[in-house]
Amino acid sequence: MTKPRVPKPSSDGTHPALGPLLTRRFFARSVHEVAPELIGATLLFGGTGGIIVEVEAYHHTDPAAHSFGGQTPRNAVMFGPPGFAYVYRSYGIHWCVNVVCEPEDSASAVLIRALEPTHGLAAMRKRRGLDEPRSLCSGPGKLAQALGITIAHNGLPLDAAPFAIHRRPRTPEVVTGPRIGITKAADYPWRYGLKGSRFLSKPFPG
DNA sequence: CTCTTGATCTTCT
DNA sequence: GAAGATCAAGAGC
Repeated sequence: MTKPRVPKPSSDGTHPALGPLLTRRFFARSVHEVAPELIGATLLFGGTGGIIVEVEAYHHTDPAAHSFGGQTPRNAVMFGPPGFAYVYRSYGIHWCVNVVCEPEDSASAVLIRALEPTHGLAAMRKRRGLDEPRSLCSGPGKLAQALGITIAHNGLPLDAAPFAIHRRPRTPEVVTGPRIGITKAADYPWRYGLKGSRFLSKPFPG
């Protein structure tokens, strides 16, 4: 039993070397390939962020996907090319961030659901009004607030500032389960998580 | 610990 | 008018 490695700042305040930037080609594949490969990658936004520990895949043929019923002003970015951010308002209150995948017009995306905070902790604590690292990014609405992502960033490319997603340095153990908070197609096991992580929005069943 | 509820935007009926 | 890819606070056990 090895615990997931937790990068800590070095004495000079820097972090362990990040993998190369993920570019459009990485995202131009099935959400069911991209989603598990995002676990362990590092998402940064303007100097804040952390290791992706939980995501969910939403394919356009999936009744739970925002794009299932066709294009609307809200979901238009999903119908564009891969490698861009789709940000939407959740329950009238929160912002949630997706990465658009697959060929253009496929309208499929991966929802980023939780991060293990590693970068810009002070800024994220201030935005969240909390100190506890476990509560900073353990949910899609929480992480958007912590990183300062809003509808103003909808449609931005993921491989250019302020966004950056770095390839994971190693292949971690990934667990799967049913998605959270949906009623349609609730039995599809399209939630992916970092095994043993303490930074998930909820534990995985089993 | 679990359960319930309010907040309040976008879309669909 | 209702539901939804959510969260935090409060009540109860």
